[in-house]
Amino acid sequence: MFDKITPRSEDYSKWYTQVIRQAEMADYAPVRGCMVVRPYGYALWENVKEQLDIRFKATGHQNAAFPLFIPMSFIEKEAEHVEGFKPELAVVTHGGGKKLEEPLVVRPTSETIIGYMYSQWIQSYRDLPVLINQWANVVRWELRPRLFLRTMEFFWQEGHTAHATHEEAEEETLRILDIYTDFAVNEAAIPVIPGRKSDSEKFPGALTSYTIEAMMGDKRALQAGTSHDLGQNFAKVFDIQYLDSNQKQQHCWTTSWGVSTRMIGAIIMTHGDDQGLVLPPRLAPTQLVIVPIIPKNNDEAKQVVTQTVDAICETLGSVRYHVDDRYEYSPGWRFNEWELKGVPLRIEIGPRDIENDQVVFARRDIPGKEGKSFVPIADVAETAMQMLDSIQSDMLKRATDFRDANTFEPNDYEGFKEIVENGFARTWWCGKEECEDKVKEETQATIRCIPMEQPDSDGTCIVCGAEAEERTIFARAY
RNA sequence: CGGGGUGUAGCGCAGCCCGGCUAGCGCGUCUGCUUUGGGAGCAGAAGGUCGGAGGUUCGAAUCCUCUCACCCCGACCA
Repeated sequence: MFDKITPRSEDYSKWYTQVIRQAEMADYAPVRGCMVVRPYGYALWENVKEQLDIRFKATGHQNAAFPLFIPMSFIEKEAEHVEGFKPELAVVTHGGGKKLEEPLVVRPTSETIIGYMYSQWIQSYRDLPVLINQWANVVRWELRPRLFLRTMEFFWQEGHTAHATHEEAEEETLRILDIYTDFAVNEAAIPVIPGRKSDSEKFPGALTSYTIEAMMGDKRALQAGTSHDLGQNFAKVFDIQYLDSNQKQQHCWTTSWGVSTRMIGAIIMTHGDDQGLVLPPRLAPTQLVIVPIIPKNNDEAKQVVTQTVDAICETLGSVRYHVDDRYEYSPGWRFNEWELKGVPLRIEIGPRDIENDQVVFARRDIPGKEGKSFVPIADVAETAMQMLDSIQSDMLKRATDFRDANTFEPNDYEGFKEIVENGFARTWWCGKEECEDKVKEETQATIRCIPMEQPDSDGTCIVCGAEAEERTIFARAY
């Protein structure tokens, strides 16, 4: 079970899978392409959910639940939407032993069925905006699944809103992009680049798609969340209309946005090292693990250790801690186990420490002796809280430095090709799809996003040399 | 769907090319004793329709035919 983990440099995707399975985050299900999220992985997901949910509620959104099944005809209403999703639909053709009149699609996303309901609910400008989110599972028949990053069934939240004007819908789309960015940076310690998708990469049926893009430990890009301005596309095909204050019928402007369990994959690949997971303290299911070390056949020493541990626990307040008193496992074994699981902070406490009225702190983000320090027993709680804070901010800094150190601005197309082999290329693009296609064909890299933050100057397209107004991020992506 | 690969104990594998006694090994599990400051040691034990079906043969994990499943690489994708 505790085989050595393959180093990242040797085989990154092997490392990724091994870490997930050995840390008991998830396991393969007996159905191809599906995974089982195990309690430890789910606990992390619950913390992700909680932090996002707080932000949604704070901006006026409410949760609701829509059906898992969607009539096939709904999916077919919006032309681009069908084209985008048709190849990956799971379709129910039989129910109760009989062939269905109309096949039901297991939702791949819920714009259509929610749009249909909105058309029933919305009559007047006074009904707007409608701001609803759902936490749900969806199914997409993926050809090449990968734990957390791309599974046939995955868990996510999907927000769906309807507004009176395009301006309001755009505002909403960007507000959510800000929420996603704030969550990724401040909770997950993942430095993301918020930006706009190119037309070829946008959501099927959207006017404009926005994204947060992150760099993983192998320097490939991962789309960690998306927010779409759907314009009136879905409102028109589902008749989502309202009467405005001038007594004129108007189509609504809708948005949709989502973050999925892929975020877990992003956390793993942003922070993990060759010992296993490294979880950001703010999201870690267990923030602090205490490993008591006791000599055998010495009840007195054992009692002193356990009493001291108990006393320390009383002072820990809101810290999410766990005492690992599985004495049948050696201390070294337990250290390794918690490192594999990415617990941010570990306290080791044995008779030798108690003699000196101290404990050993070990930071997960700084492996080996470097990350160890002695702390007086009286200061444990305060030090633990400070250290969790600094681990959180150091993790963000380390990930930001890594990304910046692997982001380059090419001088010419040859240089560009080299860069996207192994990092992000930040460069100018004229906006023509043929340049985008050429890059994809020759390098497998795609436009990850056109960052919201743009320099004042203009430039020339890295591919064709034409004048370009927007600087974009190109990279190979998951 | 194209290319490659794997199914043998809970997990990871060897054995197959070249058929032959009771199908092995490592990890894990169970029991006992000794151990506990970086993945403990010794001794003992349990655990198998060799993915499935059919065939060849005195004899099949091994050869043949069919079949199922999964994994990896590509096209699609949050």
